Amino acid sequence: MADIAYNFTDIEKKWQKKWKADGLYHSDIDESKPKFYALTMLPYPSGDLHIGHWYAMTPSDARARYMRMRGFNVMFPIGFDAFGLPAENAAIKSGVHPMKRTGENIVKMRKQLRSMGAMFDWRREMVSSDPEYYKWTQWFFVQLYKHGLAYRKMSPVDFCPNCNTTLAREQVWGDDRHCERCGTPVIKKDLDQWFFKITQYADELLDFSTIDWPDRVQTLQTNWIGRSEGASVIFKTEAGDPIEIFTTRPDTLWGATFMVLAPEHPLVDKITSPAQKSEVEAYKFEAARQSDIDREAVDKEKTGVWTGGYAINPVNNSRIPIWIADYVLMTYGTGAIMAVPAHDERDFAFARKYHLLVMPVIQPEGQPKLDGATMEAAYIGGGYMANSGQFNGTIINEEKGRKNPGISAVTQWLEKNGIGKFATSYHLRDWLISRQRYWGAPIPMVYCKDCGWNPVPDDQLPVTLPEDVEWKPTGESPLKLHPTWKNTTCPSCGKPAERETDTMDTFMCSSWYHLRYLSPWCKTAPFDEAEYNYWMPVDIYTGGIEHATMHLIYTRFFHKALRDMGITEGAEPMQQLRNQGMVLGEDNEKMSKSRGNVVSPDELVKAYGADTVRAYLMFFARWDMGAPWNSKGIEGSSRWIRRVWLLFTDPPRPGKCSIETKRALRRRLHQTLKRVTRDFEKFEFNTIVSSLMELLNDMYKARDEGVSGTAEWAESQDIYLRMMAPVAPHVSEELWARLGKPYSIHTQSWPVVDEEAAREEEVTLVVQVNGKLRDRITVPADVSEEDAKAVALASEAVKKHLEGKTPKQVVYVKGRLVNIVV
RNA sequence: GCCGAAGUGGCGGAAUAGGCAGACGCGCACGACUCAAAAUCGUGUUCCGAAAGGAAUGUGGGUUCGAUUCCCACCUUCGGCACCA
Repeated sequence: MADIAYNFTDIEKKWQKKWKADGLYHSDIDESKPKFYALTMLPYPSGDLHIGHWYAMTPSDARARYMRMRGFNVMFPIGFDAFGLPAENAAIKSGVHPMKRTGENIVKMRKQLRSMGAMFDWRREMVSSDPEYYKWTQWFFVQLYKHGLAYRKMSPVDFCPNCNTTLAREQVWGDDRHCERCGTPVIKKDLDQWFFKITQYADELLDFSTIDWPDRVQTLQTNWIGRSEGASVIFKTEAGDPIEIFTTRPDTLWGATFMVLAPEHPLVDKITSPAQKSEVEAYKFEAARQSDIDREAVDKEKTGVWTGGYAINPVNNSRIPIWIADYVLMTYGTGAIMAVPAHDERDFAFARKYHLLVMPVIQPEGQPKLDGATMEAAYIGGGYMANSGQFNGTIINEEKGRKNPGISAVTQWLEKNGIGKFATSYHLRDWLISRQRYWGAPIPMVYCKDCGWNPVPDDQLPVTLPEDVEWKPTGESPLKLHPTWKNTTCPSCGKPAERETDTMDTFMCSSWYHLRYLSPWCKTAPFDEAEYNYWMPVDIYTGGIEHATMHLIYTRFFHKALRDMGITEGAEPMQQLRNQGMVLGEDNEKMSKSRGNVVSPDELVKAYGADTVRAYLMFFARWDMGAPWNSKGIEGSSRWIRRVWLLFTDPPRPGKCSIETKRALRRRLHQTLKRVTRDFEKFEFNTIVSSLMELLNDMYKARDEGVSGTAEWAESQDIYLRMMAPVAPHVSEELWARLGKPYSIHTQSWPVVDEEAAREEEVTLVVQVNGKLRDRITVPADVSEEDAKAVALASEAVKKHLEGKTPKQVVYVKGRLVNIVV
């Protein structure tokens, strides 16, 4: 009887070994088939595959398998995002070299990934910390530099005092502005750093019209980019120095009664009068001392000081005082604003506090005339312009930007008179990529006292990491403390020079890994052109939504930049994106070691087998939503697979069975096939498994009615296993083989729906009286409207509820219901 | 404050295109098998009601013959952004 038992451990090992030996999941260029590039976000080699990885990857794998069966030449690669802080922090703690630790973790995780039985093509694996990989990461940096898209700038940057490195704006999260990785609140530091000009692509990044990405991600990215339309206007100081401001409300220019500059604004010192100097200096000092958290707290009372200087409002030549205040940020717009207290809440609060003039210039229709002296709040709605010279009476509606005709008219006038022009402004900042850490790709730049910064020539790439470094959490890159590594010669003049000792943000590495999968063996270029032309773009990208404003925006930028440098084609790297939700612990909290609620996939595989774990992860929640883990629920998936096993290994039990039984089986079979196919298309994995469970229940009943051994039974088994194969690849392969069918089930085609078989011959009509269910009647599927209504009206239950009244109206929905209205 | 998503049994979740609410699974209850337990199989399981019947998809309105589904207002939870000029 050993043969009959479902021994998942042996079965899974056996087939994994055979698939590997046969190269069943190798994908190569094949012009005879349509290609399909399925990509799942690559893991960081933490050393343990998390249930979250399984949750993300197994449905992605099932979908890739489904597409393969649909006739596509599918590539589903995997690799490791191997650079990053955890390995280096561990080195500081334990002294184990990140290279060693990462290598060991990858070996362990490869094994864990293989236990999933996924169709990864391991020949295409890439590891971002491999010099063969980061050589090209560095090469891309050089290309960006040569094309003016990488630049170095001294600027106040976010610095995590725990991770001892700078962070990109995207990596600073939450109200308290903490480090995305370790949760420590960040501080500001003035540092000379490398940036990528992602802002140059802001407008293009807002265009999602050619890609099928979830609305959620589009919204997050759109908000993150934060585009606003308005005008840039030049004010002048009394001394004649221009001060450029950005405003979304040029229609309120006539109400600008003072200006406010950020304390760091370069003109502050020049404008400040001798009498105000000490006060201004004190304020600047205080602002610099404050953390961003304090400074950017919304509810904080506005403070500021007068510089003693004046500017001229260019639209009406009025003389307005110039203040400095920390509610104006040097990092947005131009670091200077015109203040229109009558129509801006912040300016209003500031004006009232410091007794500055409030001048209403937008009058709401049909309301008493606004009076600047008595207004209790800024008026921010629409109306008509007032106190605005020739524009008086111009209608200003609530719409923003150039779509507002009143604002547009003012902007055109500004342009004609050389006062200002149409302008856009963005929240998006350039991408800061310098990291003061060791475990990353060194930035391939050399500084020479005579020649300045020069990129490392291509033939000297990669700039490899030295292995003999000391682990000290100093806030400086260990590369800087290395005695010799930084010494080199200038690529331009040949004299002694120094290397850049910062490394790159790891998001740079992950911005192009999908290109390395095309040909990780390629020595002469980042990717092989023929492979690129065949496989790109990525057809489906799956992964977590937490990367919406980080990786997913960087990789789009990267692709567009590469396109403009002539390296890639097309505007977008990934055609379709789908995000999974998160698996929480059983306590409904985020899984973490400290909470002790982590679910180990290894143990589950040991206890239930990979197929059951896969099935359960696809079944237990809506994939895009995620849900708390339920350790008991997996029993249901386990039972399902065991019941499939029992039924499919059960010898035929010949018996009498009616034609109707056979027909009913085929009907259910093909109806299920229709649903499963539709759900695979829509990434609705939970209903795929439940449909298969339902069909299995029906097959059990049909077996008891004597169907086993018939042609209809054989067809059902055949199609059942093919539908099940993407979900549970091992057990379906085993049962397929036991039925004597040709290896491998995974190279079979997806079954075709027999519409005729799926068609219902009889339907149950719902009979309602006044919209309430009163009866159900079974009629032939092709019943006529008159017949259906007649049968419904003849129903005893209906008669009872009609209580002798005559129907006012009888609604008939074909094949569904009759509703009698009285 | 702004933007977005989600609210359905004890639980996870189903419900083509506005048409049988609660599929499938977990859990629970009872039964069969067993000396017993596990496993397995069977029956039941939204609430109220003895039943007939009634109520019910966050709340309140609306559209409709008919609303979990569409519209309006609100509440709650989660995620993102936030002195952005």
